Amino acid sequence: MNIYVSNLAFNIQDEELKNLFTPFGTVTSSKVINDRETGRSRGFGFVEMDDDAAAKKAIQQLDQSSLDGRAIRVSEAREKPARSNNRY
DNA sequence: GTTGAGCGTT
Repeated sequence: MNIYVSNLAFNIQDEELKNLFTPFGTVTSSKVINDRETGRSRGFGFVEMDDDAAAKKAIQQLDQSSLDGRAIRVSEAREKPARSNNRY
């Protein structure tokens, strides 16, 4: 499941998200979106977990939780248009 | 040494 994490501190990195979601389940991939031009952090990122149940549980546990002094917002990420193994 | 609504560079 793809998880959208926002309201992050500017010093948070992708490894921070991985360390935050790892105890809840297996983190397949974690990435914090930084500014592509300036390279500075944008304050939000995405976390992908193998177990969707653990992901939902992690969302409920980590949403509005205090991280680096700021309450982060965790929710399910939107689905990007993918034409892989999906059937209409 | 800066800032603060949002859904990503593959």
